[in-house]
Amino acid sequence: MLLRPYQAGYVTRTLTDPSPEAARDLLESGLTADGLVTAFGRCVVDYEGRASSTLGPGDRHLMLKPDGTALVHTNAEQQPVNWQPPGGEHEINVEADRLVVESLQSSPDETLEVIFRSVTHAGAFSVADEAELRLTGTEADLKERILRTPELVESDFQPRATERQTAVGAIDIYGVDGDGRTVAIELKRRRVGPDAVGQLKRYVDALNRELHTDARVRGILVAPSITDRAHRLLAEEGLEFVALDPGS
Amino acid sequence: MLLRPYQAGYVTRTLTDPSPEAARDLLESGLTADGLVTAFGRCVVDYEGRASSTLGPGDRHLMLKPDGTALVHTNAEQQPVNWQPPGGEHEINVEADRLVVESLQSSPDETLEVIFRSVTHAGAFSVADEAELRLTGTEADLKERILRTPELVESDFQPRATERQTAVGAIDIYGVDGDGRTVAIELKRRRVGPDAVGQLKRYVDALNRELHTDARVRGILVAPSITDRAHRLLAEEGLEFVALDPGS
DNA sequence: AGTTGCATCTCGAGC
DNA sequence: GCTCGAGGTGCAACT
Repeated sequence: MLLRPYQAGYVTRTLTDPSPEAARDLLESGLTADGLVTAFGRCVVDYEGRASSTLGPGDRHLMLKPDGTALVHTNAEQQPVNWQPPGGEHEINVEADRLVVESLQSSPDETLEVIFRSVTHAGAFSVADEAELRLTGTEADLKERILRTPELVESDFQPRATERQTAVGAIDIYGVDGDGRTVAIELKRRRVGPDAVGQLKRYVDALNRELHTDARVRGILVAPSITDRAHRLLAEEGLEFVALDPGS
Repeated sequence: MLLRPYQAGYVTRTLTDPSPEAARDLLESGLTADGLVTAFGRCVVDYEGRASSTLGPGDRHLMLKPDGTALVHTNAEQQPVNWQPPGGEHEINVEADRLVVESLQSSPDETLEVIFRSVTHAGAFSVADEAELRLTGTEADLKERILRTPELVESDFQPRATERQTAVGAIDIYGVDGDGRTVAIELKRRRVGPDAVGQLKRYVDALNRELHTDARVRGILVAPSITDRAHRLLAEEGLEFVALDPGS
């Protein structure tokens, strides 16, 4: 079946108002060929696993990926209304003249079942995608910025380690200030709330226990901004805040 | 254009290897009719907003929703490689014979641009979906379970309030034990780590400050299970753990 | 609009 | 495999 000159990654097949069997065959062959497949129609969805859910009849878009991912989308919201994470297997069958898609996971044991009353579209898309996403403005960028220019935190700050381990987790940047006091820095790429203060507090407490020096460890939260409540909590705990963006 | 007897929510139109103009028209009309639309083909993606990203040429599946959501999927992973949250607008154009989709958001200012070199599929799906998801096994279920049967936490525990406010956030369940001591309970629907211990600690500290009674407030973490490190931290802080599932 | 915390969070890195 | 924390987290509830 040579529809057009072969070009890697350019095979697309779709069916409109397919029979359940035709839809099944297309989805199966698409997944077997390591492609992404889709179906649209009226369906019910049941999920059982880490939690349980049921979803009554409605029109939804189903996407299956060869890595076991399943996504059920309606016409609103960014998040799928139901899903299955990658790692499992898809089973596509016709039962009582209805297309039935099951996505199965083990550890944790989870099943997602989509039963179609009607299918108005089925598609199979082979994907060639070598490109990698290049993302900037992350916490890692903020870290590099500080390591490059430590005085952005405060003059005479000297980083000594990153990801320094404590009994309760790793400290983003560990160093000493101009007076030789130990400093623990927690980085956030965006505005922080009370949770980030609690996180820094945990690390500072752990360091104070582990180092058992006289001088208390300083804790500095570095982020673009901080909420009022978090700032009050921070002050109460004797911690500090420095405003800094991940950019440039 | 009456293709088949009208049935609400059953209108599906797709094109294979459409011209950029035909794809644009289909996507635009689908969105205008409050439908979900899709396109597949070789494209590059650029994002600028809370962070910045670029994605080189590759075959991807684009889904646009009438609420402004945009999702770019490859053939692996549950999460889209690029996206736009709901709330913005889509602009669909043909530039230099290429389909160009821009999804724009304000506050925060964000742009997602998908430029197709080729389009092998375009689809428009009208969606009728009245059903609501029914989900069980959530933290709310765990809360109700405890309020119904407080002795699951410990005999003679008496809940007095839920979501009781403190200066640092709300306590899931607030009550008293058999000795009349104040108890703060933090609930988690799944296995907990150090972050949950820190959260409970914050609330207990706040209560001890605010109540300034002689008797220390008890803090109990209720979850299906707890990691080793979190359990050690919990003990160090004088807090307690009770194993309990959200189920039944 | 801003804040806060849950989520079937997902994902990657480290162990 | 588990643990831990980041994420352009998304999302609802509440102020």
